[in-house]
Amino acid sequence: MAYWLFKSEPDVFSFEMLKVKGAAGEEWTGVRNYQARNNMRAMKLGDRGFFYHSNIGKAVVGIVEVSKLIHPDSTADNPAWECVDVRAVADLPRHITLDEIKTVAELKEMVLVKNSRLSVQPVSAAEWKAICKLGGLKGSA
DNA sequence: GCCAACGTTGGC
DNA sequence: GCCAACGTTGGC
Repeated sequence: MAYWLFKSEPDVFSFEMLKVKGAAGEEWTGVRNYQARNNMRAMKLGDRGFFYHSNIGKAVVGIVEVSKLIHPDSTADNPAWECVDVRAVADLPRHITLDEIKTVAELKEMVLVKNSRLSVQPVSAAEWKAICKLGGLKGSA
């Protein structure tokens, strides 16, 4: 299983809003960047991801799961733009802020730190485990 | 609100 | 195909 990180401004679309959608999940619309889209193309059903709040909070706040494979983004007029669906799986009992991530040796190479502008990013298994542990989740959610 | 980093666009 | 100009993102 692969791990990912989805970034969103919480005043536009927050983890709380995704939780309201329940098991059905929601389209991850609005990605207009090829690298981010290609990451979504590589996703498999059941892959896990972190939900990161940018700008406000600047923290990993929850765990999501890919609930639908890549398909056309219903909000795009250009068919080149595609997205997956995700659903909320769990809250992080303790939110892990960008500030904290920067202080942890094994997280300093995260794409989140190296290329903060990429909105859908890969996360390594080691990074996944480290953040789950710091966030107070048993195992890897 | 500023600015650095990055991606995209368009002229050549 | 290069590169300057521009727009956007996101941390600070």
